[in-house]
Amino acid sequence: MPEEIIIGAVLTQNTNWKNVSRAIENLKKALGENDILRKAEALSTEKLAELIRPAGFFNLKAKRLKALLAFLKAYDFDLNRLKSVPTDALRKSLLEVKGVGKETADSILLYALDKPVFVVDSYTKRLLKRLFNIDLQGYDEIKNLFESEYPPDLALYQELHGLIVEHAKRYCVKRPKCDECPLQENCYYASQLK
DNA sequence: CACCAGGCCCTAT
DNA sequence: ATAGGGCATGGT
Repeated sequence: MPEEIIIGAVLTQNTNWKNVSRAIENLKKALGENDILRKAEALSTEKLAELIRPAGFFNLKAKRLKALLAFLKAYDFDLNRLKSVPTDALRKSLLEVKGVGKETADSILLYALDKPVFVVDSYTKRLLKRLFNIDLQGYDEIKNLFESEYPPDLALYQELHGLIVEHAKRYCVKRPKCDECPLQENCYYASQLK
């Protein structure tokens, strides 16, 4: 559900998905399934904060969510209208919303608005560092690296990001499980362990 | 008990 | 420019 993804993109900032889904359940229970963006925007920041409490940082995120919803209101919460905006311009607009940074913006673009942009997250950075010893600090530097290597295909970018997260989560944890990792033969970090 | 989780903004050097 | 602090819940 694209609407839930937009909300979830803000709620998941530095937070695990399990807590986020609880928060979203609260919202759905309180507001119903349809037109959730419009209804959420109409709530007070305090009420919103109460509902999203399980997601953590709830006061902060309530403000950020409200700011994003106010932006969407200018499009009458019509995601098809948003999609008709050129990707670059849309990304810029999203980044002007207070509380929406690059990862949040790109997650919305890729998973809610069907734009083939590469999403960089902490897992991506960790994987690049572990696997190839590539230590890029700049977000856009990493994004451009992937986008220059892969054709702009929506399904490809969605799957690629998903696979990166899945792999990094499973194997590139704090205490790396390199011995179980299917990529260990090609991994810089694993080779350093011995 | 300590540490972590799919960031972002603000402030102080 | 960039490092550091704050934001907060729930799981391991």
